[in-house]
Amino acid sequence: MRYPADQKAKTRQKILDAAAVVFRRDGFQAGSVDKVMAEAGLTAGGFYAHFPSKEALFLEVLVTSLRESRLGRIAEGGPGGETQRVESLIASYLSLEHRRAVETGCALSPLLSELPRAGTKAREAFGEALDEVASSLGSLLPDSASGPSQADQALALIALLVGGITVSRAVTDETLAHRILSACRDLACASLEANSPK
Amino acid sequence: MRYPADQKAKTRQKILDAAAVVFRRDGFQAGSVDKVMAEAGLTAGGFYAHFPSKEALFLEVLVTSLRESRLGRIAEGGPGGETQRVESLIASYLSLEHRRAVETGCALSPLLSELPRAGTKAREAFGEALDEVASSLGSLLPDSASGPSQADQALALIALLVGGITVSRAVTDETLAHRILSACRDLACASLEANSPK
DNA sequence: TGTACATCAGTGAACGCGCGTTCACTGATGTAC
DNA sequence: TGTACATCAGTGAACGCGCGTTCACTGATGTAC
Repeated sequence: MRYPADQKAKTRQKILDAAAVVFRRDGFQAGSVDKVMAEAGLTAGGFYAHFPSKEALFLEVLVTSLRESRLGRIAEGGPGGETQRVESLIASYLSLEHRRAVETGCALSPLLSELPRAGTKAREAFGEALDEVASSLGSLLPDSASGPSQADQALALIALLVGGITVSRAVTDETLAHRILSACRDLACASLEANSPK
Repeated sequence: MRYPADQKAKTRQKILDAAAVVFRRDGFQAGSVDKVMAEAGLTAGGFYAHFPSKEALFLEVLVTSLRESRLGRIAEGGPGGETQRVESLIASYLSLEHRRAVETGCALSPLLSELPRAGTKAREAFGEALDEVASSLGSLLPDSASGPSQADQALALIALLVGGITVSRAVTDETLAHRILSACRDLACASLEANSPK
């Protein structure tokens, strides 16, 4: 029929958006193709017209989510000075709101400990995306001649952010969750100041 | 027959040890009862004579692993002064050796992002164990009158350690993995010094 | 000491279920004339 | 304008498989007398 050229591309995007929600909520293993397609308002059989396998979908969701996250886009600009923008990222990332918003929050946290068991392709693609994100986030961090490079500082900051939000989500007690988040915020911000040139 | 009273207890322990390995390697969802029992040299059917459900096994493995880990036992003693012992914990936790030793290393990392999706009982028990471990690790940290309490500092340190080792395991490139680990070590040690009373 | 019996840890087949993936088909959308 | 035809995105049933859990059974280990 010569379909409208973008019809299929739109459906593909709908599947990607649905997968972003389902994988965050249920993880990669428990986030089945059925659940993803149902979330997209489709049936399971049609999936393979858009992706060769479940793992290919995972790879794409993971990399896109990371690059398009606040973590990945912070260097593009925003209100306030550089340090101020990083501090506001830390505050919002390590907040009780973000802890609650699993399905729309950072994808790294819900998928983190499944990643080491994922296929080589997914891990390689993740490594490259992480490297880029760290470089771009690093450009906003203080440049201390003595300590680690800005990109390396960013890697440690990312590990702290992801570790903090995930541990806080692992406990039921909201008071304890708040202590975890706020201790991580203190540690993250203290490291910003410590590395600032006077 | 009046069996030797400890025969069953020994088998139970064998299952727990096997589960500790399998859950670390495959995670909770993919670490099936079959795999655990095979690792213990037994068949699947016998499992339910020892545990009421897979989740009950998970809960026990999780809590025991955390309490008996180096993280949980560090306050009991060891060579060197308090700060020195914490620094050596940081160095060995965030090492390439630990990154490699998934099956015998810290259980928190491979199970971390499955925990928020676990049952309430498991998360409550984990919260209590984490609280204890943080208190005991905190007793070795510098007591800065101004900043967060020692236990809270310990919570942030744990988040950084777990986040760092898990992110490093998520990438294939060993050079990048080393950068991640070493940046996290720097951040962790810097926070020790920053909080030390001159 | 020797034999009949009771106990019960562990076996292995079976259950209902959801998984990732395949594929013959449907039916709406367009083109050709 | 109207009709016959080609295209192909999406459907839904089916596949083989592994899951957590159940349960009738086995056979080694002990006791009773």
